[in-house]
This record gives sequence, C-alpha cells and structure tokens, in this order.
Amino acid sequence: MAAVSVRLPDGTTKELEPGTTALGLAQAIGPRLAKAAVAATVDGHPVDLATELAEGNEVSVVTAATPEGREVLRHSTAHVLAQAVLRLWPGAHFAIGPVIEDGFYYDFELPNGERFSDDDLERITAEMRTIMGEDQPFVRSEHTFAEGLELFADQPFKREIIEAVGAGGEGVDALSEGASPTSVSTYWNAPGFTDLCRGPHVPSTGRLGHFALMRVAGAYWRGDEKRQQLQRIYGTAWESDQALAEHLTRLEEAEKRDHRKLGAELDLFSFPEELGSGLAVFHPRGGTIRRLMEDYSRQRHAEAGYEFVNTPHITKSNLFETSGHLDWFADGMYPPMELDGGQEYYLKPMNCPFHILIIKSRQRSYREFPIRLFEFGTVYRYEKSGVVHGLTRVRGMTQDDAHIFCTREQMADELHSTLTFVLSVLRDYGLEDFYLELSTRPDGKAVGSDEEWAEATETLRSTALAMDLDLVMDEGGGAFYGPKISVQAKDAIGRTHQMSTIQLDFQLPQRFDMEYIGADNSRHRPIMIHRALFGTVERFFAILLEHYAGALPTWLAPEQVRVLGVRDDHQVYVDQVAERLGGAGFRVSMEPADEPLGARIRRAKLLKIPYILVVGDDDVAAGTVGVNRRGSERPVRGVSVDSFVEALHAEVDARALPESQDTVEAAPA
RNA sequence: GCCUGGGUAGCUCAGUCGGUAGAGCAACGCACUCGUAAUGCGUAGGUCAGGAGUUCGAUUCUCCUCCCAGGCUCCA
Repeated sequence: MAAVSVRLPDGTTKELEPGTTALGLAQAIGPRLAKAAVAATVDGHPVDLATELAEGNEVSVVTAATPEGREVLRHSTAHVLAQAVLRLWPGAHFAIGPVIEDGFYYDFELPNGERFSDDDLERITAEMRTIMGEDQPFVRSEHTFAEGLELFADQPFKREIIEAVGAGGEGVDALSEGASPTSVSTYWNAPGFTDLCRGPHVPSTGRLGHFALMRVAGAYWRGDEKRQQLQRIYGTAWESDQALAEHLTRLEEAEKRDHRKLGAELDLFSFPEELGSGLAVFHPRGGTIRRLMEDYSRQRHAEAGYEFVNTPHITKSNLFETSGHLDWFADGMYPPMELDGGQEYYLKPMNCPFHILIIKSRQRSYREFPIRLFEFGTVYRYEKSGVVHGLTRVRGMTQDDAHIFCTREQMADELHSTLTFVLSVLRDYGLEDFYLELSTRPDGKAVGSDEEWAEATETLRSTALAMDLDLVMDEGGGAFYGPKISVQAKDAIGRTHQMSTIQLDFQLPQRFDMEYIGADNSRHRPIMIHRALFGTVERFFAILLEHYAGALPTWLAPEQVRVLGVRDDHQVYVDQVAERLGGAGFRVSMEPADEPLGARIRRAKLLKIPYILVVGDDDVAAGTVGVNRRGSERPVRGVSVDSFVEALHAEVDARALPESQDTVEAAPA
C-alpha cells in the first residue's frame, strides 16, 4: 500500500504509513508534540487523535495550551464530571455539558428530586480524580437514530436531544451534543458510561486533572423557565496546575475591583436593608463622583444642542396604557397606588412618555426639529428578586435619558451625530475599546409593521457601519417599539459591558398621535430616537469604578489632594496650602499630625486619593510641597506650590487617565 | 420568580455538640510630634438579620419573612 501524504500547517507535507492516526503524526513530528497533543484538526474539522489520516488531509495537531486545546480539555472534563455524578447518584439523568468561557458545566436531574449541595462538590471532585486515575479511554462510535435512542433508553434528556434532530428541528443544540441529521455520535469511557457527544476528546481520562469544580446552580432545561429546573455544576479546567492557579488568581483580582466591595471600602454608597432590595444611597464621596459625572455630562449635552427638562416620578395609569408599557412590562413595574377615588397612579419605569408630552404641549413646526430633550430621570422598576445585583441591576435608578424628535429626513443625520456624540463622551470618561451591536425585532413581542421595522433597522445598520467599529448582530434583541444600536465597551480587565443604547422608534409617536406642521403646511408624524448614554448613572458609576479599580482619574476623584504636615507645628502651613488648593477649585482635605506620618499616608493611599502632599520644615521654609502621587514609586520633594497647582489644573482640564499622570515634576533647583 | 450557599461589633472573621459571645482593623480617649503604606496604652461598641415554634433555657434546632452572593429565567 502506498504511503499517505498529509499537509501540515506550515505548508510542508509528511509521508506516513497507511493507517497512521493523528497521534501517530504527532509522534512522527516529535515526542514533545505528541505529549502536548489533545486532539487534531483534519481539513478544518476538529477530530480525535485516534482518527486515521487519509491522503491529502490538511492536518494540524491541537495542543493543550491553546484555546482549541483547552476546549477539548474542558469538554472531556465535563464528561468525567457526568460519569462521576452518575456513579455517585445511580439513576441520575444527565442533560448537556458544554464548554463555556474559561470552563464548562454539566446539567443533571438527580433521583427523587435530590439536589446538589456545596459539600457534594468535594465528593464529586474525588470521584472524578479516581476516574482520571483509571485512565479510561474515550472511545468514539457512530450510531443510527434508532440505536441512539436505544442506547439512551433511560436518559430522557439525551433522547430528547436525539429526537429533536430526528424530527428535523432545533438542531443547533443537538449538533454540538453529538446528534446530527445523519447520525448520532457517542463516547464510551467505561462499562456503564457512554455520553452523547460530537467530540473531539482527549485520548483518555488520564490526560485530565488540572480542574476545579466551582459551584452548583439551578438551571432550566433548555433555558425555558416553564420547564423543569436541573442541577448545574460549573467547573474550570486547564492544561496545567499553574494555568489553573493563574485563572483562580485572575478571579480573585476581579473580585478585588468589584464595585460593591470598593463602594464599602471607599465609603461611596450602601444598600441599607431598611430600604429594601436594589435601592442604593450614595454617601458624600460617592455623591461627589456622581455630581462630577453628571456635571460633565450636562456640559457636553448643552454643547451638543440638548435641552434640559424635568418630569415627575409618578403618573396616572393612562400614560403607560397609551405607551404600551403596561401591556408589555406590567410585571416589571411597581404595582399602582389607588388615589382620588379609584384613579391609579404608577411609579415611572421610563421617561419617554413624559418627554413626548412636553413635545405635545403645543403645536410644533418642522422648523423646530430636531428637538433634543435630556433629563437625568429617576425611574423605578420592580426587578425580580433574583436579578438585583449591586449598582448594575437595581430597582431605583437614574437614566441619563434623551429623546430626540425629528423628521424622517433628519433621522439618518441625527442617528449619526448621536452615535458620534455618545462615543466621544464615553471616551472622555476613559473608555476606549468599543464595538457596536445591532438588535433587531423581537419575536412575537413587538408593535409596528414589517416595513417600519425594516426601515428602522436598515437606518441603524448604515449608521453603525459608518462608525469604523466592529458591528455584531443581536437578532431579536430589540425593544418592543423599535430596533437599537448598543455600544459595548471593554474595561481594563477585558470584560465587555453594554453601555449606551440608541433606539429608533416609529411606534410611540403613533401611539401618542404626535404631529408637526411641515413645510407643505400639512400634518406629519415625527420620528423619535431614544438614547441613554450612561445607561443609568448607577450602572455607569459601577463600571467606571471597576474599570479604574477605584483609582478614579483626578478629574473624577471625590478627594483630589490630601495635605499632611510632618509635625503638628506645620499645621499653619498645611492650612495655607490647603486653602490655596481649595481656592483654585480643587477638592482638598488634611489630617492633623496626631498619628505617625506613615499611618496617615497609608490611610490616604487606601482611599486612592490621587495626590498626597507632605510638608515639613524644608517646605515651610521654601514654599514647597512633597508630592506623593498615586501609583508612583517614590515621592517628589521640593515642588513649588505654584507649579503643583499648574500641573494639577492641566491634568484635570485634560481629564487625564490615572496611568498618564506624568505631569508633576520637581521644581528646577 | 426558581436552585444553591450565606447573614455574629462599622469592616474582615472566629466561636457556641443548646447555658445570651471573642479577635484584628476601624471609632473614641490619653500619651507620642514623627519626611512618605499600620506608634503605644486604654475605653466603648452586639436584641448573634427579623418573627414564630420546640425547650427549663435558642445566637445555636425547626419553620416563615427580609437581605446578600453565585447561577437560571428576565432586563422597556
């Protein structure tokens, strides 16, 4: 038989004995590659190392320490998790066990309605290690549908996955689980354990081991609230113990910058239990940050031609009947209060109907458009108890809400300038890395004609495409009244957050029967653009706090400078310096010298104050300060007060980022 | 709303196999007067989340409620 020739990723070809597997190829290339190999790709398809290679195949070996390799490790570890659970809970049913970012999960239904507790994770981990110690092979085989159903006769979830494909529908889930339109693939590990799976897998369980089970959770079967809730176990797996440890360290680092933790440490806000879930109070330091955020926002909006309005927090029910919110979102609204002999009043969950009423307060001419109304509007939403989360998901929140009313002809220009404005303002707050998402008409739950949706969606799409940013689609993710563009931003540790949204709305103007008089002297209906830039002040606050790990840029810092005297007889000079800085418009404080200097510096450092000025005998004599800048290795002594003030002005005016605070230098000798 | 785990001093936590609690930091007082991330001593601080039940006795056991965390679902 002739040798088999395969092509490698570097473009070279390799001659192999007929029947050589992917693992054999790896061994032929080198023992280290063979050792690191977990799977392979053949002509672009991921396969097991046991796959026999054929003439002309393009083959690459997948090693453990790559994104593809980790997927294989995680998927295989998920199998072992399932095997362990089935061993420990005879009669358990297993559902799906996919790879997710940085890990995997597996869903189970335990016999007699049993549930996992945290303690079970240890038992399961131990069982998994036993299975890995047994070094069981992952043996792939292909079956017909009938055989598949037979094989999983006592596993209803597996049967449902197979049947879904057999019935020709809902194939996506099933495909990744190993059921395809033509066959069913499985992996056998040991007598009594076969899992439905597409693969590929590592050759044997002995290749696994650098994993940790993280937590248990409930999860609805197929993500459907109306179906039964399964027991889910989350885990993570890596190519080495070191990689696993690094991952766990990253999680700890992220925890340290959690805004809820920082909020308490920096005395910014709290959630008094007396108020109820999801209701925050902002303390003076947090209130100052909010004020600064809001002030700058107001300034930018004023410059961009927005007009400022104010509207009440409650309204008669008819407003939300007209808007349609009561039809769609009554569950998410606080229940009504009954006043004035039966009239129902609602706390407002949205500002838009109020702004519409402002437009409708008198007849409008086309000459007035576009009209851009802006309000920091506080709204209340009855979020389900399980979803409330820090400042990012609350029940009382303030939207930086703008509604732009314009003619159809102005619509495209307005969208473009709005999106440009939004990105510019976000950048000023220090967010840099963006992509856009276009959310289209939701299934079932939407108002308006197909034509209107199509036009609105296309208009938004062309606006987004003009931005020179990546655009991803979010099919069905729009609001009931219109599609939206959302701006997604990456933070300092690479997480993405949905920031601003821009929604195009043909519906509410109709529902409220809005109109203006056009140049043709007849009545026309305006277009409405909904736009939140921060989203909510609370959520944006939280994202900034985590982005900066609490070390806000000087222009946003609640306290910018703290002046410390070396001894208490420097206090007169401390007061002079503080007064000078306060007079120059900076937020400054001081602390008397009744504790050692190191202790006072430490306290200021823990509050992440950008500048600590230390003054002693030399400074009193020379009119200077010692500048201890946040993030710098060593302080700079002998800086003149004038040059410090000047540098601080420059930094604040530039809204400089914390890492670029290279502004204060020692005064020339 | 559902699943799992939790709530002890302002914060971080220990403890009580059922006999009403302790540390460090913070706060307050006194002393120390110091040149860049923790000075010393002392004082005070708790309905052990709230309510009900079992018990001679509950912070501890049981139930309910509230609140928090991680998920699921949801997010105008």
